Amino acid sequence: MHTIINPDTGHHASERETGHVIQTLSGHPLFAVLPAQDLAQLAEKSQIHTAHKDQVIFLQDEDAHRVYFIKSGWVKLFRETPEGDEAVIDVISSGYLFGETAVFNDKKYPYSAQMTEAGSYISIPLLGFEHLMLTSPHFSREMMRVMAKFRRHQDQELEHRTLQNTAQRIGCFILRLCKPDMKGPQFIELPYDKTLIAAKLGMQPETFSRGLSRLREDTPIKIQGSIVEVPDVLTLQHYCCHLCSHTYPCKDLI
Amino acid sequence: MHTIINPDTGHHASERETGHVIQTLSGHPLFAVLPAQDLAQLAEKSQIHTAHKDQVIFLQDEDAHRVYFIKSGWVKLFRETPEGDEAVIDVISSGYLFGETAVFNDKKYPYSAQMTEAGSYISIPLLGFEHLMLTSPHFSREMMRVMAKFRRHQDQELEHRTLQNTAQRIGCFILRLCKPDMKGPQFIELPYDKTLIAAKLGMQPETFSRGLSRLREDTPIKIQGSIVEVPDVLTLQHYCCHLCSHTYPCKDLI
DNA sequence: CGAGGTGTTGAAAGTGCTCAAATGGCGTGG
DNA sequence: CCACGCCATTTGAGCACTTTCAACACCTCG
Repeated sequence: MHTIINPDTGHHASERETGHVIQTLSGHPLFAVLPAQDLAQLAEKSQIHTAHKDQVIFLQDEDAHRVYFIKSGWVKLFRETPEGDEAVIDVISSGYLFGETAVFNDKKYPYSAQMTEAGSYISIPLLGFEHLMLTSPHFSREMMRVMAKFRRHQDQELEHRTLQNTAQRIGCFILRLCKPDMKGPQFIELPYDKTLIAAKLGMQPETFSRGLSRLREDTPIKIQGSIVEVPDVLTLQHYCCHLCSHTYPCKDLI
Repeated sequence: MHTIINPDTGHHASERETGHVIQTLSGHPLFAVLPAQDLAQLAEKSQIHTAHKDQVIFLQDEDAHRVYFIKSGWVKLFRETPEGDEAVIDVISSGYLFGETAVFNDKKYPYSAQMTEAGSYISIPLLGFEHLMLTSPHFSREMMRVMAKFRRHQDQELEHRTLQNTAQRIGCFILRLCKPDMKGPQFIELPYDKTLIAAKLGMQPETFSRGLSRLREDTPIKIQGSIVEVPDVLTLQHYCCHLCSHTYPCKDLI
Protein backbone atom coordinates (compact mmCIF):
# COMPACT_ATOMS: atom_id res chain seq x y z
CA MET A 1 0.00 0.00 0.00
CA HIS A 2 2.94 2.29 0.49
CA THR A 3 4.79 3.37 -2.62
CA ILE A 4 8.42 4.20 -2.13
CA ILE A 5 10.15 6.77 -4.25
CA ASN A 6 13.77 6.14 -4.86
CA PRO A 7 15.32 9.58 -4.66
CA ASP A 8 18.17 8.52 -6.90
CA THR A 9 16.17 7.55 -9.94
CA GLY A 10 15.04 11.05 -10.79
CA HIS A 11 16.06 12.55 -14.09
CA HIS A 12 18.82 15.11 -14.29
CA ALA A 13 17.51 18.58 -13.82
CA SER A 14 16.99 20.55 -16.98
CA GLU A 15 18.02 24.17 -17.07
CA ARG A 16 14.41 25.18 -17.08
CA GLU A 17 13.73 23.05 -14.04
CA THR A 18 16.74 24.46 -12.24
CA GLY A 19 15.41 27.95 -12.81
CA HIS A 20 12.13 26.87 -11.34
CA VAL A 21 13.82 25.37 -8.30
CA ILE A 22 15.80 28.55 -7.71
CA GLN A 23 12.68 30.62 -7.91
CA THR A 24 10.78 28.40 -5.51
CA LEU A 25 13.52 28.04 -2.94
CA SER A 26 14.38 31.71 -2.89
CA GLY A 27 10.90 32.38 -1.56
CA HIS A 28 11.97 30.76 1.69
CA PRO A 29 13.95 32.90 4.17
CA LEU A 30 16.44 30.09 4.60
CA PHE A 31 17.52 30.11 0.98
CA ALA A 32 16.96 33.81 0.48
CA VAL A 33 20.13 34.54 2.43
CA LEU A 34 22.25 32.55 0.01
CA PRO A 35 24.39 34.25 -2.63
CA ALA A 36 22.93 33.62 -6.08
CA GLN A 37 25.85 31.38 -6.97
CA ASP A 38 25.43 29.07 -3.98
CA LEU A 39 21.73 28.82 -4.55
CA ALA A 40 22.22 27.99 -8.21
CA GLN A 41 24.73 25.30 -7.31
CA LEU A 42 22.30 23.77 -4.84
CA ALA A 43 19.41 24.00 -7.28
CA GLU A 44 21.34 22.16 -9.97
CA LYS A 45 21.62 19.14 -7.73
CA SER A 46 17.99 19.38 -6.64
CA GLN A 47 14.97 17.85 -8.27
CA ILE A 48 11.31 18.56 -8.57
CA HIS A 49 9.01 15.63 -7.89
CA THR A 50 5.30 15.30 -8.38
CA ALA A 51 3.50 12.96 -6.06
CA HIS A 52 0.09 11.41 -5.92
CA LYS A 53 -2.09 11.24 -2.86
CA ASP A 54 -0.77 8.89 -0.15
CA GLN A 55 2.66 8.61 -1.73
CA VAL A 56 5.35 7.89 0.81
CA ILE A 57 8.33 10.22 0.54
CA PHE A 58 10.49 8.48 3.12
CA LEU A 59 10.11 6.19 6.10
CA GLN A 60 11.30 6.66 9.64
CA ASP A 61 14.79 5.31 10.38
CA GLU A 62 15.66 5.15 6.69
CA ASP A 63 19.08 6.46 5.71
CA ALA A 64 18.70 10.08 4.78
CA HIS A 65 20.20 11.31 1.54
CA ARG A 66 18.01 14.28 0.77
CA VAL A 67 16.08 17.03 2.45
CA TYR A 68 12.72 18.17 1.16
CA PHE A 69 10.83 21.33 0.47
CA ILE A 70 7.11 21.34 -0.31
CA LYS A 71 5.85 23.22 -3.33
CA SER A 72 2.21 22.16 -3.20
CA GLY A 73 -0.04 19.65 -1.51
CA TRP A 74 0.04 18.47 2.08
CA VAL A 75 2.57 16.22 3.75
CA LYS A 76 1.98 14.25 6.91
CA LEU A 77 4.96 13.65 9.19
CA PHE A 78 4.39 10.76 11.54
CA ARG A 79 5.84 7.83 13.47
CA GLU A 80 4.42 4.36 13.84
CA THR A 81 4.50 2.18 16.94
CA PRO A 82 5.03 -1.59 16.89
CA GLU A 83 1.31 -1.98 17.63
CA GLY A 84 0.47 -0.09 14.45
CA ASP A 85 -0.67 3.11 16.13
CA GLU A 86 0.30 6.28 14.39
CA ALA A 87 1.51 9.48 16.02
CA VAL A 88 1.15 12.44 13.72
CA ILE A 89 3.97 14.88 14.36
CA ASP A 90 2.80 17.51 11.96
CA VAL A 91 0.95 18.17 8.75
CA ILE A 92 2.68 20.73 6.62
CA SER A 93 2.17 22.45 3.30
CA SER A 94 3.69 24.69 0.71
CA GLY A 95 6.85 26.46 1.79
CA TYR A 96 7.92 24.05 4.50
CA LEU A 97 11.14 22.17 4.83
CA PHE A 98 11.23 18.64 6.18
CA GLY A 99 13.65 15.80 6.72
CA GLU A 100 16.29 18.38 7.53
CA THR A 101 16.90 17.27 11.11
CA ALA A 102 18.46 14.13 9.67
CA VAL A 103 21.49 16.23 8.76
CA PHE A 104 22.51 16.13 12.39
CA ASN A 105 23.01 13.12 14.57
CA ASP A 106 22.58 9.81 12.85
CA LYS A 107 21.60 10.71 9.29
CA LYS A 108 18.40 8.79 9.53
CA TYR A 109 14.97 10.29 9.15
CA PRO A 110 13.36 10.63 12.56
CA TYR A 111 9.85 10.27 11.14
CA SER A 112 8.02 9.07 8.05
CA ALA A 113 6.68 11.51 5.48
CA GLN A 114 3.68 10.88 3.31
CA MET A 115 1.72 13.02 0.87
CA THR A 116 -1.91 13.36 1.91
CA GLU A 117 -2.96 15.39 -1.07
CA ALA A 118 -1.41 15.15 -4.50
CA GLY A 119 1.28 17.78 -4.91
CA SER A 120 4.90 18.43 -5.64
CA TYR A 121 8.09 18.93 -3.75
CA ILE A 122 11.75 19.65 -4.25
CA SER A 123 14.43 17.32 -2.97
CA ILE A 124 17.87 18.64 -2.13
CA PRO A 125 20.96 16.48 -1.59
CA LEU A 126 21.81 16.22 2.06
CA LEU A 127 25.48 16.74 1.36
CA GLY A 128 24.96 20.02 -0.44
CA PHE A 129 22.73 21.20 2.36
CA GLU A 130 25.26 20.17 4.96
CA HIS A 131 28.04 21.86 3.05
CA LEU A 132 26.18 25.13 3.09
CA MET A 133 25.70 24.91 6.81
CA LEU A 134 29.40 24.52 7.35
CA THR A 135 30.44 27.25 4.96
CA SER A 136 27.74 29.89 5.21
CA PRO A 137 27.22 31.47 8.63
CA HIS A 138 24.16 33.28 7.32
CA PHE A 139 22.65 30.06 6.15
CA SER A 140 23.28 28.25 9.40
CA ARG A 141 22.04 31.19 11.39
CA GLU A 142 18.84 31.18 9.38
CA MET A 143 18.58 27.45 9.87
CA MET A 144 18.83 27.90 13.62
CA ARG A 145 16.20 30.58 13.48
CA VAL A 146 13.86 28.15 11.76
CA MET A 147 14.65 25.46 14.29
CA ALA A 148 14.14 27.80 17.23
CA LYS A 149 10.80 28.89 15.85
CA PHE A 150 9.76 25.33 15.42
CA ARG A 151 10.69 24.58 18.98
CA ARG A 152 8.35 27.28 20.22
CA HIS A 153 5.66 25.86 18.03
CA GLN A 154 6.15 22.48 19.64
CA ASP A 155 6.16 23.94 23.13
CA GLN A 156 2.84 25.51 22.34
CA GLU A 157 1.49 22.27 20.95
CA LEU A 158 2.38 20.47 24.16
CA GLU A 159 0.85 23.22 26.23
CA HIS A 160 -2.37 22.94 24.27
CA ARG A 161 -2.59 19.23 24.91
CA THR A 162 -2.17 19.89 28.60
CA LEU A 163 -4.45 22.86 29.13
CA GLN A 164 -7.08 22.89 26.40
CA ASN A 165 -9.96 20.53 25.84
CA THR A 166 -10.78 19.15 22.42
CA ALA A 167 -13.26 21.83 21.39
CA GLN A 168 -10.75 24.53 22.26
CA ARG A 169 -7.98 22.83 20.36
CA ILE A 170 -10.22 22.61 17.31
CA GLY A 171 -11.17 26.25 17.71
CA CYS A 172 -7.50 27.16 17.91
CA PHE A 173 -6.84 25.18 14.75
CA ILE A 174 -9.56 27.11 12.93
CA LEU A 175 -8.34 30.37 14.37
CA ARG A 176 -4.94 29.85 12.80
CA LEU A 177 -6.61 29.59 9.42
CA CYS A 178 -8.33 32.92 9.90
CA LYS A 179 -7.04 36.35 9.01
CA PRO A 180 -6.47 37.80 12.46
CA ASP A 181 -6.97 41.44 11.52
CA MET A 182 -10.10 40.99 9.49
CA LYS A 183 -13.22 42.35 11.13
CA GLY A 184 -16.53 40.71 10.43
CA PRO A 185 -17.31 37.24 9.09
CA GLN A 186 -14.87 35.13 7.15
CA PHE A 187 -15.11 31.78 5.43
CA ILE A 188 -12.45 29.14 5.99
CA GLU A 189 -11.95 25.88 4.18
CA LEU A 190 -10.52 23.04 6.23
CA PRO A 191 -7.27 22.25 4.48
CA TYR A 192 -7.45 18.46 4.70
CA ASP A 193 -9.46 15.46 5.96
CA LYS A 194 -11.22 15.81 9.26
CA THR A 195 -9.72 12.48 10.22
CA LEU A 196 -6.26 13.85 9.63
CA ILE A 197 -6.99 17.06 11.50
CA ALA A 198 -8.14 14.91 14.40
CA ALA A 199 -4.89 12.95 14.31
CA LYS A 200 -2.83 16.11 14.17
CA LEU A 201 -4.70 17.49 17.16
CA GLY A 202 -4.19 14.21 19.00
CA MET A 203 -7.78 13.04 19.18
CA GLN A 204 -10.05 10.40 17.67
CA PRO A 205 -12.18 11.23 14.60
CA GLU A 206 -15.33 10.75 16.67
CA THR A 207 -14.05 13.14 19.29
CA PHE A 208 -13.22 15.66 16.60
CA SER A 209 -16.72 15.42 15.20
CA ARG A 210 -18.27 15.92 18.61
CA GLY A 211 -15.85 18.72 19.37
CA LEU A 212 -16.97 20.50 16.24
CA SER A 213 -20.61 20.16 17.32
CA ARG A 214 -19.77 21.56 20.69
CA LEU A 215 -17.94 24.47 19.08
CA ARG A 216 -21.11 25.10 17.10
CA GLU A 217 -23.13 25.22 20.31
CA ASP A 218 -20.69 27.35 22.29
CA THR A 219 -19.69 29.85 19.65
CA PRO A 220 -21.48 31.53 16.74
CA ILE A 221 -19.41 29.46 14.30
CA LYS A 222 -21.11 27.62 11.41
CA ILE A 223 -19.81 24.50 9.75
CA GLN A 224 -20.98 22.87 6.53
CA GLY A 225 -18.79 20.08 5.29
CA SER A 226 -15.31 21.47 5.07
CA ILE A 227 -16.40 25.10 5.02
CA VAL A 228 -16.33 27.00 8.28
CA GLU A 229 -17.90 30.38 8.74
CA VAL A 230 -16.36 32.45 11.50
CA PRO A 231 -18.66 35.42 12.12
CA ASP A 232 -16.17 37.10 14.41
CA VAL A 233 -12.57 36.21 15.19
CA LEU A 234 -12.70 37.78 18.63
CA THR A 235 -15.45 35.55 19.99
CA LEU A 236 -13.63 32.43 18.84
CA GLN A 237 -10.38 33.79 20.21
CA HIS A 238 -11.93 34.37 23.59
CA TYR A 239 -13.29 30.84 23.59
CA CYS A 240 -9.97 29.14 22.78
CA CYS A 241 -7.15 31.36 23.92
CA HIS A 242 -7.95 32.22 27.50
CA LEU A 243 -6.30 29.03 28.69
CA CYS A 244 -3.18 29.59 26.62
CA SER A 245 0.01 31.34 27.57
CA HIS A 246 0.42 32.83 24.10
CA THR A 247 -1.37 35.89 22.83
CA TYR A 248 -3.30 35.79 19.61
CA PRO A 249 -2.36 36.00 16.82
CA CYS A 250 0.30 33.44 17.56
CA LYS A 251 1.56 32.56 14.11
CA ASP A 252 4.36 30.03 14.33
CA LEU A 253 6.68 27.90 12.31
CA ILE A 254 8.87 29.31 9.56
CA MET B 1 7.51 35.27 46.27
CA HIS B 2 9.51 35.49 43.08
CA THR B 3 13.02 36.85 43.40
CA ILE B 4 14.53 38.32 40.29
CA ILE B 5 18.23 38.15 39.65
CA ASN B 6 19.63 41.05 37.77
CA PRO B 7 22.19 39.49 35.46
CA ASP B 8 24.17 42.67 35.31
CA THR B 9 24.90 43.12 38.97
CA GLY B 10 27.18 40.14 39.24
CA HIS B 11 30.80 40.68 40.22
CA HIS B 12 33.54 40.56 37.65
CA ALA B 13 34.86 37.09 37.18
CA SER B 14 38.04 36.32 39.02
CA GLU B 15 40.75 34.35 37.27
CA ARG B 16 40.00 31.39 39.42
CA GLU B 17 36.32 31.59 38.58
CA THR B 18 37.08 31.88 34.90
CA GLY B 19 39.12 28.69 35.09
CA HIS B 20 36.21 27.01 36.74
CA VAL B 21 33.81 28.20 34.06
CA ILE B 22 36.12 26.94 31.33
CA GLN B 23 36.36 23.58 32.98
CA THR B 24 32.60 23.28 33.41
CA LEU B 25 31.64 24.44 29.95
CA SER B 26 34.20 22.30 28.19
CA GLY B 27 32.37 19.26 29.52
CA HIS B 28 29.53 20.09 27.16
CA PRO B 29 29.88 19.00 23.52
CA LEU B 30 28.77 22.43 22.38
CA PHE B 31 31.71 24.20 23.99
CA ALA B 32 34.12 21.34 23.56
CA VAL B 33 34.41 22.14 19.86
CA LEU B 34 35.65 25.65 20.58
CA PRO B 35 39.33 26.53 20.30
CA ALA B 36 40.79 27.17 23.76
CA GLN B 37 41.12 30.86 23.02
CA ASP B 38 37.48 31.35 22.06
CA LEU B 39 36.32 29.43 25.09
CA ALA B 40 38.54 31.47 27.39
CA GLN B 41 37.21 34.67 25.91
CA LEU B 42 33.63 33.53 26.44
CA ALA B 43 34.38 32.33 29.97
CA GLU B 44 35.82 35.68 30.96
CA LYS B 45 32.54 37.36 30.23
CA SER B 46 30.56 34.62 31.96
CA GLN B 47 29.61 34.36 35.59
CA ILE B 48 28.87 31.66 38.10
CA HIS B 49 25.74 32.14 40.15
CA THR B 50 24.48 30.24 43.13
CA ALA B 51 20.75 30.12 43.58
CA HIS B 52 18.41 29.09 46.33
CA LYS B 53 15.34 26.93 45.91
CA ASP B 54 12.53 28.64 43.96
CA GLN B 55 14.77 31.43 42.73
CA VAL B 56 13.57 32.84 39.42
CA ILE B 57 16.31 33.07 36.80
CA PHE B 58 14.27 34.88 34.18
CA LEU B 59 10.65 35.38 33.22
CA GLN B 60 8.93 34.71 29.94
CA ASP B 61 8.90 37.61 27.46
CA GLU B 62 11.69 39.39 29.32
CA ASP B 63 14.46 40.85 27.19
CA ALA B 64 17.19 38.26 26.93
CA HIS B 65 20.77 39.30 27.62
CA ARG B 66 22.30 36.04 28.72
CA VAL B 67 22.09 32.32 28.08
CA TYR B 68 22.42 29.84 30.90
CA PHE B 69 24.13 26.59 31.68
CA ILE B 70 23.27 24.52 34.75
CA LYS B 71 26.05 23.31 36.99
CA SER B 72 23.93 21.79 39.74
CA GLY B 73 20.35 21.71 40.98
CA TRP B 74 17.19 21.53 38.95
CA VAL B 75 15.59 24.19 36.82
CA LYS B 76 11.98 24.30 35.78
CA LEU B 77 11.15 25.86 32.42
CA PHE B 78 7.52 26.88 32.18
CA ARG B 79 4.95 29.28 30.85
CA GLU B 80 2.01 30.82 32.62
CA THR B 81 -1.43 31.51 31.23
CA PRO B 82 -3.52 34.56 32.07
CA GLU B 83 -5.67 32.31 34.27
CA GLY B 84 -2.65 31.41 36.35
CA ASP B 85 -2.26 27.89 35.05
CA GLU B 86 1.26 26.73 34.52
CA ALA B 87 2.55 24.64 31.63
CA VAL B 88 5.84 22.99 32.47
CA ILE B 89 7.95 22.78 29.34
CA ASP B 90 10.81 20.88 30.89
CA VAL B 91 12.72 20.25 34.07
CA ILE B 92 16.44 20.13 33.49
CA SER B 93 19.59 19.57 35.45
CA SER B 94 23.34 19.67 35.40
CA GLY B 95 24.88 20.01 31.95
CA TYR B 96 21.91 21.59 30.22
CA LEU B 97 21.76 24.84 28.35
CA PHE B 98 18.66 27.03 28.50
CA GLY B 99 17.46 30.42 27.36
CA GLU B 100 19.49 29.95 24.21
CA THR B 101 16.56 30.02 21.80
CA ALA B 102 16.21 33.70 22.63
CA VAL B 103 19.27 34.32 20.48
CA PHE B 104 17.09 33.90 17.44
CA ASN B 105 13.91 35.72 16.61
CA ASP B 106 12.91 38.39 19.05
CA LYS B 107 15.57 38.22 21.79
CA LYS B 108 13.00 37.56 24.43
CA TYR B 109 12.88 34.48 26.60
CA PRO B 110 10.13 32.20 25.35
CA TYR B 111 9.58 30.73 28.82
CA SER B 112 10.28 31.40 32.48
CA ALA B 113 13.06 29.61 34.32
CA GLN B 114 13.06 28.88 38.01
CA MET B 115 15.29 26.86 40.28
CA THR B 116 13.42 24.06 42.01
CA GLU B 117 16.34 22.84 44.05
CA ALA B 118 19.16 25.03 45.28
CA GLY B 119 22.06 24.90 42.88
CA SER B 120 24.35 26.89 40.65
CA TYR B 121 24.54 27.92 37.05
CA ILE B 122 26.72 29.84 34.64
CA SER B 123 25.41 32.77 32.67
CA ILE B 124 26.94 33.68 29.34
CA PRO B 125 26.40 36.98 27.54
CA LEU B 126 24.04 36.57 24.64
CA LEU B 127 26.23 38.67 22.40
CA GLY B 128 29.30 36.52 22.91
CA PHE B 129 27.23 33.45 22.25
CA GLU B 130 25.77 34.95 19.14
CA HIS B 131 29.18 36.03 17.93
CA LEU B 132 30.45 32.49 18.19
CA MET B 133 27.56 31.22 16.14
CA LEU B 134 28.34 33.62 13.37
CA THR B 135 32.07 33.01 13.36
CA SER B 136 32.50 29.35 14.22
CA PRO B 137 30.90 26.84 11.87
CA HIS B 138 31.77 24.05 14.27
CA PHE B 139 30.02 25.81 17.09
CA SER B 140 26.90 26.52 15.09
CA ARG B 141 26.88 23.00 13.74
CA GLU B 142 27.04 21.66 17.26
CA MET B 143 24.31 24.07 18.28
CA MET B 144 22.08 22.73 15.52
CA ARG B 145 22.83 19.21 16.62
CA VAL B 146 21.64 20.06 20.11
CA MET B 147 18.54 21.72 18.74
CA ALA B 148 17.74 18.80 16.45
CA LYS B 149 18.11 16.37 19.32
CA PHE B 150 15.83 18.44 21.43
CA ARG B 151 13.26 18.46 18.69
CA ARG B 152 13.16 14.70 18.67
CA HIS B 153 12.81 14.73 22.39
CA GLN B 154 9.79 16.96 22.07
CA ASP B 155 8.29 14.85 19.33
CA GLN B 156 8.54 11.91 21.65
CA GLU B 157 7.00 13.84 24.50
CA LEU B 158 4.02 14.70 22.35
CA GLU B 159 3.71 11.13 21.19
CA HIS B 160 3.67 9.95 24.79
CA ARG B 161 0.86 12.30 25.64
CA THR B 162 -1.12 10.94 22.74
CA LEU B 163 -0.52 7.23 23.06
CA GLN B 164 0.39 6.42 26.65
CA ASN B 165 -1.75 6.54 29.75
CA THR B 166 -0.52 8.08 32.97
CA ALA B 167 0.90 4.91 34.51
CA GLN B 168 2.91 4.25 31.38
CA ARG B 169 4.22 7.78 31.23
CA ILE B 170 5.35 7.50 34.83
CA GLY B 171 6.97 4.16 34.10
CA CYS B 172 8.78 5.72 31.15
CA PHE B 173 9.97 8.53 33.37
CA ILE B 174 11.41 6.03 35.85
CA LEU B 175 12.89 3.97 33.05
CA ARG B 176 14.92 6.95 31.89
CA LEU B 177 16.47 7.17 35.33
CA CYS B 178 17.56 3.53 35.17
CA LYS B 179 20.78 2.15 33.80
CA PRO B 180 19.50 0.39 30.70
CA ASP B 181 22.21 -2.26 30.54
CA MET B 182 22.16 -3.23 34.16
CA LYS B 183 20.70 -6.66 34.80
CA GLY B 184 18.90 -7.31 38.05
CA PRO B 185 17.42 -4.89 40.55
CA GLN B 186 18.35 -1.23 40.79
CA PHE B 187 17.38 1.57 43.12
CA ILE B 188 16.35 4.93 41.74
CA GLU B 189 15.78 8.15 43.58
CA LEU B 190 13.14 10.45 42.13
CA PRO B 191 15.09 13.59 41.27
CA TYR B 192 12.52 16.14 42.44
CA ASP B 193 9.07 16.67 43.94
CA LYS B 194 6.34 14.32 42.89
CA THR B 195 4.17 17.35 42.27
CA LEU B 196 6.72 18.67 39.82
CA ILE B 197 7.14 15.31 38.12
CA ALA B 198 3.38 15.25 37.69
CA ALA B 199 3.44 18.70 36.10
CA LYS B 200 6.27 17.73 33.79
CA LEU B 201 4.35 14.65 32.70
CA GLY B 202 1.24 16.76 32.18
CA MET B 203 -0.97 15.34 34.89
CA GLN B 204 -2.41 16.30 38.27
CA PRO B 205 -0.55 15.34 41.48
CA GLU B 206 -3.42 13.07 42.48
CA THR B 207 -3.29 11.33 39.14
CA PHE B 208 0.42 10.87 39.55
CA SER B 209 -0.05 9.31 42.95
CA ARG B 210 -2.68 6.93 41.64
CA GLY B 211 -0.60 6.16 38.59
CA LEU B 212 2.25 5.17 40.86
CA SER B 213 -0.06 2.84 42.76
CA ARG B 214 -1.19 1.27 39.57
CA LEU B 215 2.37 0.82 38.44
CA ARG B 216 2.96 -0.99 41.72
CA GLU B 217 0.05 -3.31 40.96
CA ASP B 218 0.91 -3.96 37.35
CA THR B 219 4.67 -4.33 37.59
CA PRO B 220 7.05 -5.73 40.22
CA ILE B 221 8.21 -2.21 41.03
CA LYS B 222 8.43 -1.02 44.65
CA ILE B 223 8.13 2.54 45.80
CA GLN B 224 8.90 4.01 49.21
CA GLY B 225 8.84 7.77 49.37
CA SER B 226 11.16 8.98 46.70
CA ILE B 227 13.05 5.71 46.35
CA VAL B 228 12.00 3.37 43.58
CA GLU B 229 13.19 -0.19 43.31
CA VAL B 230 13.13 -1.59 39.80
CA PRO B 231 13.69 -5.34 40.07
CA ASP B 232 14.08 -5.73 36.34
CA VAL B 233 14.32 -3.11 33.63
CA LEU B 234 12.88 -5.41 30.98
CA THR B 235 9.53 -5.89 32.68
CA LEU B 236 9.07 -2.18 33.14
CA GLN B 237 10.20 -1.57 29.59
CA HIS B 238 7.64 -4.00 28.27
CA TYR B 239 4.94 -2.30 30.29
CA CYS B 240 5.69 1.23 29.08
CA CYS B 241 7.32 1.04 25.69
CA HIS B 242 5.09 -1.20 23.62
CA LEU B 243 2.90 1.76 22.70
CA CYS B 244 5.85 3.93 21.75
CA SER B 245 7.49 4.33 18.37
CA HIS B 246 10.95 4.60 19.89
CA THR B 247 13.06 1.66 21.00
CA TYR B 248 14.50 1.54 24.47
CA PRO B 249 16.93 2.84 25.57
CA CYS B 250 15.80 6.08 24.04
CA LYS B 251 18.11 8.59 25.66
CA ASP B 252 17.46 12.03 24.33
CA LEU B 253 18.41 15.65 24.69
CA ILE B 254 22.02 16.86 24.55
C1' DC C 1 2.60 21.76 70.00
C1' DG C 2 0.75 23.92 65.87
C1' DA C 3 1.29 25.48 60.97
C1' DG C 4 2.29 24.57 56.51
C1' DG C 5 3.77 21.79 52.91
C1' DT C 6 3.69 17.22 50.52
C1' DG C 7 1.55 13.17 49.37
C1' DT C 8 -2.38 9.91 49.57
C1' DT C 9 -7.16 8.44 49.35
C1' DG C 10 -12.27 8.73 48.42
C1' DA C 11 -16.29 10.08 45.83
C1' DA C 12 -18.38 12.36 42.07
C1' DA C 13 -18.24 14.62 37.78
C1' DG C 14 -16.31 15.36 33.34
C1' DT C 15 -13.81 14.12 29.31
C1' DG C 16 -12.36 11.33 25.74
C1' DC C 17 -12.14 6.57 23.94
C1' DT C 18 -14.07 2.21 22.02
C1' DC C 19 -17.23 -0.30 19.58
C1' DA C 20 -21.16 -0.36 16.79
C1' DA C 21 -24.30 1.42 13.66
C1' DA C 22 -26.31 4.89 10.70
C1' DT C 23 -25.76 8.54 7.33
C1' DG C 24 -24.27 10.72 3.27
C1' DG C 25 -21.25 11.75 -0.66
C1' DC C 26 -18.88 10.10 -4.55
C1' DG C 27 -17.01 7.36 -8.19
C1' DT C 28 -17.48 2.96 -10.81
C1' DG C 29 -19.63 -0.50 -13.44
C1' DG C 30 -23.67 -1.95 -15.42
C1' DC D 1 -28.80 7.23 -15.50
C1' DC D 2 -28.98 4.27 -11.55
C1' DA D 3 -27.45 0.85 -8.15
C1' DC D 4 -23.71 -0.41 -5.64
C1' DG D 5 -19.87 -0.24 -2.72
C1' DC D 6 -16.48 2.40 -0.50
C1' DC D 7 -15.07 5.86 2.42
C1' DA D 8 -15.49 9.83 5.44
C1' DT D 9 -18.27 11.52 8.87
C1' DT D 10 -21.69 11.48 12.34
C1' DT D 11 -24.27 9.61 16.17
C1' DG D 12 -25.25 6.59 20.17
C1' DA D 13 -24.15 3.95 24.29
C1' DG D 14 -21.12 2.34 27.57
C1' DC D 15 -16.76 2.39 29.53
C1' DA D 16 -12.15 3.83 31.14
C1' DC D 17 -9.47 7.28 32.53
C1' DT D 18 -8.47 11.80 34.45
C1' DT D 19 -9.77 15.70 36.98
C1' DT D 20 -11.88 18.05 40.77
C1' DC D 21 -12.99 18.83 45.38
C1' DA D 22 -12.56 17.39 49.89
C1' DA D 23 -10.51 15.11 53.65
C1' DC D 24 -6.74 13.15 55.87
C1' DA D 25 -2.03 11.32 57.06
C1' DC D 26 2.60 12.41 57.52
C1' DC D 27 6.64 15.09 58.03
C1' DT D 28 9.34 19.16 58.97
C1' DC D 29 10.15 23.34 60.96
C1' DG D 30 9.49 27.10 64.01
